[in-house]
Amino acid sequence: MRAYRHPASGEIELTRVLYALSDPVRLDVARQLHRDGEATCAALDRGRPKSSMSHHFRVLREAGVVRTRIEGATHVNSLRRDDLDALFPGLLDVVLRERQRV
Amino acid sequence: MRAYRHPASGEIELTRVLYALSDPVRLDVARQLHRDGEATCAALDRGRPKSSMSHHFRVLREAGVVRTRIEGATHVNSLRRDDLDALFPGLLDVVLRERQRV
DNA sequence: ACGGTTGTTCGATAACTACCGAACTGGCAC
DNA sequence: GTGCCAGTTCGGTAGTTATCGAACAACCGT
Repeated sequence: MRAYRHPASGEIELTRVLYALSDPVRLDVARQLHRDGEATCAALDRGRPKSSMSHHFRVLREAGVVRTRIEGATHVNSLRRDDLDALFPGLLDVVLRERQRV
Repeated sequence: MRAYRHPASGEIELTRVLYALSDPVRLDVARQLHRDGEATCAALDRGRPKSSMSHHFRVLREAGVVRTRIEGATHVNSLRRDDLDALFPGLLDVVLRERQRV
């Protein structure tokens, strides 16, 4: 598979980011990426079907929350920390805090 | 009309807040409330139909973003700044900043 | 080339959401 | 009470989204 299209930093829209993070599954993915740095799709599925997770990763990716790098047969995801912190300083800090009700 | 049911501070869920703010119309409402302190529904409609605005206010209210106080025939809305700042410190600060793309 | 693994795409369904006109409710002033 | 005003609720429609199985594509090791 060829590399994904990711939105450039200047194309990232706040409402899309908020929407992407407003789903418990996707918020959980973001938090795990925050904890673990990066992870493959399979490492984050929590038993959910692959097709469902693929959908959620697409939403996160197209919103600009996550970057997916292809490494052989696996897709390695990471948070776009730098871009998001620059655009929306403090947003990830509060959203990714564990221990708070989702 | 009788007073609305608002979620208690402890019932406010992050994902619902994010969802409520992920709509450009509702985000705009929140920003105007931030600027103006409080406002009636009619003052925030920007020409949209009343029934549409009523829907958006309901989403904001049930997510815990807005509190609606009934004052005679008008409904006065205000941001739940204190509750949201306590629960999700920094969230409103970044989301309500004008000048950034929605 | 084959088999196993990783993840995407397709297709279908169910649930939800936005939108708006029309009818309605409650408050206020006269 | 009559009329007006502020908002809500209802009903319907159109568009979106979540979900998941099944089929598919790409990569890797043997």
